[in-house]
Amino acid sequence: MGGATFRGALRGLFRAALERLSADGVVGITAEELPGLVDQVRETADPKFGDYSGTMAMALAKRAGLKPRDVAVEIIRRLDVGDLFEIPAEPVGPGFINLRVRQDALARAVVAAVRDPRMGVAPVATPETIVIDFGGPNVAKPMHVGHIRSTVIGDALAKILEFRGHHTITDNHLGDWGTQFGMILWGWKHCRDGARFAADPTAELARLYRLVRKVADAKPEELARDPEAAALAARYPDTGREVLAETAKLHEGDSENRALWEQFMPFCRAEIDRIFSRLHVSFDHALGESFFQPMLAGVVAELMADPAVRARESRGAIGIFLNGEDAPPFLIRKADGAFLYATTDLATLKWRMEHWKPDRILYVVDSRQGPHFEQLFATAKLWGCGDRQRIDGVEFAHVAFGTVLGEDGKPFKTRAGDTVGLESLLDEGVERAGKMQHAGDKTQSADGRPQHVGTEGRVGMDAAEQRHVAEIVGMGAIKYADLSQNRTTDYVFSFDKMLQLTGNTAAYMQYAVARVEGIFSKGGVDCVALRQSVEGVSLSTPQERALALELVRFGEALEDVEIDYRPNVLTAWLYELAGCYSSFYDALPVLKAEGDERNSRLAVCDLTGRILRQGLELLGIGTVEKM
RNA sequence: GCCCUCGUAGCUCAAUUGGAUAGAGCGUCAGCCUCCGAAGUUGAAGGUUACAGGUUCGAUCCCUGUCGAGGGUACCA
Repeated sequence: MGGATFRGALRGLFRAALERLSADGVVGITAEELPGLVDQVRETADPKFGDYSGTMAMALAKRAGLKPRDVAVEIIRRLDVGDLFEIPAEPVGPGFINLRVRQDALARAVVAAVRDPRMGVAPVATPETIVIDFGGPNVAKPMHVGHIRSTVIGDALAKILEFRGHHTITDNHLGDWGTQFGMILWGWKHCRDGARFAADPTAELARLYRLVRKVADAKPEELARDPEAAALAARYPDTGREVLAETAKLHEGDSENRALWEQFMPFCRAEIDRIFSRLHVSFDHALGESFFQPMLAGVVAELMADPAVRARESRGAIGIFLNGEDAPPFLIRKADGAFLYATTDLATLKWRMEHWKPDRILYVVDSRQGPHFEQLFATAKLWGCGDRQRIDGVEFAHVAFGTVLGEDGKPFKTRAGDTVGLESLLDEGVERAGKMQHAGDKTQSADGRPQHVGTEGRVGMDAAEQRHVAEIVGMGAIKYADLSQNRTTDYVFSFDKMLQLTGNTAAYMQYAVARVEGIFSKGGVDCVALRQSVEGVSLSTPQERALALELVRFGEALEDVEIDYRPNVLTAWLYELAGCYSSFYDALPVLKAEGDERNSRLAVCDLTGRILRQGLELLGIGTVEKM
C-alpha cells in the first residue's frame, strides 16, 4: 500500500537501509522498533530542504556511540534510492537526511495520475469493515449548531475511508428512546397545544421539550426568563422525577406511552430526514436506540450471569464494577427499572458484531463522553459481545470532538439563553453566498478606469442556477469551517467565521475548480481525450514543480487522515494544493502556451480540478462549474 | 475534594505527535486586472508558544510546580 506514494516508497528504501545498518553491526535495531524509525521519513517542513526528510539518524546516534551526522552518513551509504529520488548529499544540520524526487519520476507519477480514474491513489492493501456511528441526534429535540460536528466529521471520515478502499457501514444512532421522550410525554400530558400539534407536529414537540426541560431542571435563572416555565414549575414541583417515571413507563411497555411514542415517531423521523437531506448526508442505517429496546433486558441478564463481567445490584441499580468497589460502576439499569445509555450501547455493540462483523467501530461523539466510552469498550472486551473469538481483534475508537463555545468561552448560547438553530445557520450561509455573487456586479470604476470584476463566469446564469450555486457554496462554507479545525479542540462559534467566503475556506477550493472549468470551456478542450494523449508533463518552472509535487501527495494526505481520524489533515492539504494552483494560474499562461507545454499545463489543470473536486466530495462539500 | 482536557500573533485557529527560522485566515499597511474568472495574487508588519524549573543533540509537544479556563465525577445522553 505504501509503495503507491513517494513517501511510502521512500520508507521502504529506508527500511532496507536500516536493516543493512543493523546487519552490519553499526547499531542494533529490533524488528519492533523498525516501523517507528521508518515512519520518521516525512515531507520536509520547508521546500528548501528538499521534498522528504529522514530524522532517525539523530535518534539512533547515542545507542550507536556515534555522532548523529556519522550515523546519517552510514544510512546514506546504504540507501538505494533507485530511479525515484536524487542521491542525497551530506547530512544537513545535526543529521537530517534530505531527499528530492527526481524530475522524471515526478513527471511520470503525474502522467500516471492523469490517466488514473483514482488520480494516483492506490486502495489499501487490507480493506477492513468499519462501522461508523455518527449523527445520532435526539429526535424531537431541535438541532443547533453544536450538532453538526458529529454529522460533518463522521460523514467525511466515512467517505474518506470508503475511498481508501475500506468497507464502511454508517449508522445514525438516533436518540429516540431516552429521557427526552419522558419530557415530551410529560409535556404532552400536562401542557400540550392540540392545534399547534395539528398544524406542525414537530414544532409542537420541540416546544414541549424545551419547556419541560426548563421545568424539570428548575434552574432559577432560566425560570426567571420564562414565565410559562416558572408557572409550571410552581404548580408541578416534582416534574424532574415525574419525567423519569414517564420514561420508565415507556421502557416497561406502558400502553399509553407506547402509543404516544408510535404516534410521534413518524413525524420525528420525517423531520430528521429532511435536515440530513439538506446537509446532503445519508446513512446506510438509522436504527436508533428504540430498535435495540427489545434486547435490553436480555443483555442485562447476560451481563449478570457472565462470570467475566459480574454485573450486580448496587443501591437498587445494576452496574458493572470495572475499577473496584470504590470507583463508580458502569450502570446498565436504574433503580426504577429503566435502562440507560450504556445498556443500549452494549446491546447495539452485540448486534453490530453479530450482523456486520466489523474490524473497527468508530463513535464520532462529543469528547465529554470519553469516560462513557472507556467503560463501554472495557465492558465489551470483557463480555465478548457474543463473539469472544473475534472481539480482541476489533478496534474500538471514540472519535471525540470538542465543544462549540460562545464568545464567553462557555458552551454556546445566545443572549436569550437559546442556541442558534441549525437551520437558521444554514439559511444564513446560503443567503451570504448569494449576496457574494452580486458583490462585484455593480462595481463602478472609481476614477473612470475600466475595472475587471470577475462577473464573466456568471453571465448566462439564471436565478435558479444562482440559487443552486449559493446553496452549494453556503453549505460548503459551514462544513469546511468545522472540518478545517482539529476535531479535538473546542472552538468559539461565530457566524462571520463559519460563513466566510474568502481566505482558507471551501469557496477558495470551489473557486479554483471553477477556474479550471473556465479554462476548458473557454479553450474548447476535450479533457477526456487530453488525459489519454498526454505523454509527459513539463516541470520547468517552480510553480509547475510545486503543483506537481502536491498533486502526487493526495494518497499521503488520505493515509494521514485515517491514522488519527482527522479530516483537517485533508482540508489543510487541499488548501495547499489550491494555493499552488492559484500561484501557478497567476504566473503561467495555459491556453496561450504552445505545443507540449500547453498540453502539459492543461493536463495539470485537469488533474488539479479532479483532485480538488474529489477531495471536497470526500468532505461532503460540492463544487460548481461557475460561481 | 478527586480525575481529564486546554492556555500559541489584535481576533479565530494550524503545527506531519520530540525535528530545521512556530504557520494560515480575518483585520491592518503597500503593490497586481488593455493578458485564461480579483470569491484571486505578490509582499510587509504582528510571537519570551500562560509562568517557573527539568529531561536531551533538539521541547508548543514529555516530566514537576504555579496561575487561569472548561469538562467529568452512580442511576441524562
